[in-house]
Amino acid sequence: MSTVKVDPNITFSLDAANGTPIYRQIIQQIEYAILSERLKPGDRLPTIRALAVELKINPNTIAKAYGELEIRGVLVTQVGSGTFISNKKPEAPESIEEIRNRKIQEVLGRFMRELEDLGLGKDEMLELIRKF
Amino acid sequence: MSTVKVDPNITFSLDAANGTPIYRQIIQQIEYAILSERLKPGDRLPTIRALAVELKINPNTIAKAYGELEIRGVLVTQVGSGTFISNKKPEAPESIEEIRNRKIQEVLGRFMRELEDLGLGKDEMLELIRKF
Amino acid sequence: MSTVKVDPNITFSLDAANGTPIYRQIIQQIEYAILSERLKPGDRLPTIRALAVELKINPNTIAKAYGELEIRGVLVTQVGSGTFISNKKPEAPESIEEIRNRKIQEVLGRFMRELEDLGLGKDEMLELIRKF
Amino acid sequence: MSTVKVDPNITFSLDAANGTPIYRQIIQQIEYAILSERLKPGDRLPTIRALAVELKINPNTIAKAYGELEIRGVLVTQVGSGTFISNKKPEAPESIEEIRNRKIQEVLGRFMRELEDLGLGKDEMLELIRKF
DNA sequence: GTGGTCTAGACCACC
DNA sequence: GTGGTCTAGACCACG
Repeated sequence: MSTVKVDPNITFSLDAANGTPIYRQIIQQIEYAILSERLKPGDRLPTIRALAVELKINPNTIAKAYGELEIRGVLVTQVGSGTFISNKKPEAPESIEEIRNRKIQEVLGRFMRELEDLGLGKDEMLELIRKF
Repeated sequence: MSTVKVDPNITFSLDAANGTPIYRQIIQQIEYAILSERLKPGDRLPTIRALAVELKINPNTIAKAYGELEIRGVLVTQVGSGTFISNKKPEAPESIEEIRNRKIQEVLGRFMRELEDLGLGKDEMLELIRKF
Repeated sequence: MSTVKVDPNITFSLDAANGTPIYRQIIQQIEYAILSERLKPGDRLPTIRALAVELKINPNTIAKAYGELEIRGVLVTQVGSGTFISNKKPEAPESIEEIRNRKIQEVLGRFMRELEDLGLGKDEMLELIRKF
Repeated sequence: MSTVKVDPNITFSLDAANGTPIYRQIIQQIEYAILSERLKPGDRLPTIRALAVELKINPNTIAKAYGELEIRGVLVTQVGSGTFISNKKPEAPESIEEIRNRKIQEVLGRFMRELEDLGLGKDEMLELIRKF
């Protein structure tokens, strides 16, 4: 696992041996940074090549992540100057806050199910987080 | 019995009518090549497909051999570039309890990173779990 | 320019020296086949590898086209069995017929502007098409 | 899309979100104006700066378009007085008329293939143009 | 120096 | 066999 602070506004933590494809981890972390408003419309993302060097991965992997977010309308790219957070309105009329809460519930549900599968009760979970 | 020199450093001699499964023969021959230092940490092994063609056997058989050696930490594979001799020190066998604790830490770490990415602090996490 | 009939329902005409990226030409031709109902929800597309051989291009180029259409919800893929036209409802409540008409107007507008730029009047355009 | 009449003899219609680079759109529209004889050898083009202001784009973009046309011998610039349509003979012994006809065939071919892909027959195409 | 396109070829996961 | 992920490295287009 490597954690790299690329920018005041976004830190990438990648884990190649995680099962989740690297490009999906990048997509998720950009999306979460937008949902928590650390990244705002118009903000510039790190360049593909700079990020590839920082994260020690192939530039094409980052291009794939940026590319998917561009198709989804989350990012816009201007060749020659960089990649930016889009200010496009989403088609679904769900607010950032609503999406964020939905994501939090998803993460929480997955977490509790996995720890229950490993035989932990709620008290032990609370204890673990307190000590983390 | 067929003997095939695949590489300057390793020669495979397989005998299908031997009783010993082919994938075991491959494993043994790689291990012995390492013990005798004909293969050293960082050396690249032949690709699964190339070796399958050379040895005239099914690629899955080689994949099984490589896979087992990877589980044991003898080999590491880097998707996209090949399979290499690991430089990892052999580990002491891990107890069930140790494995469980490691899994718990993994789940916990991923959970906390994701919620942090979504802008939550530790107190909010504890509160969420309490209310769950 | 190469034209390849891949399937009873779709024919690809690619022109590498066209300026338009190959993967975009593929995307457009799949979209148009759907809009004109030669391809319907559930239909299976050619496999990436087979199409790559037919069109004499790299499989990754086709994967990129299919991938973008999958992100947009136009295609769905089932690893191990192939890539299919999605039956997902679009978010925008525009019918296939409406989209098709819009595309026709776009193509028509571009065409007439270019031929006007080349100094043709409407009568000459009609004559050209008649003779084509 | 913006359409700007810059001069009695040439009107630019640029569309930034078109895929075609802006400098190519400019080149094409100048070439087509020459092929249709709205611009003739010796005619003066708008200055780079004036055109940049009119079209609200970066002067470098226009410089690139003019520059490429100059390399091809279509334009000549006289420092201090402006940029003009060249009277140089084209190297290929193709007449203006031949080039124009070739371009018309290209545009026509692309148009008809796209509308066929959208499921239109020749009669429908003729009808569409008539009504345009 | 920015991103975009394309090729070639590796292993992986699934049926 | 299917598609998916990743690497490596080519050349191009744009500012």
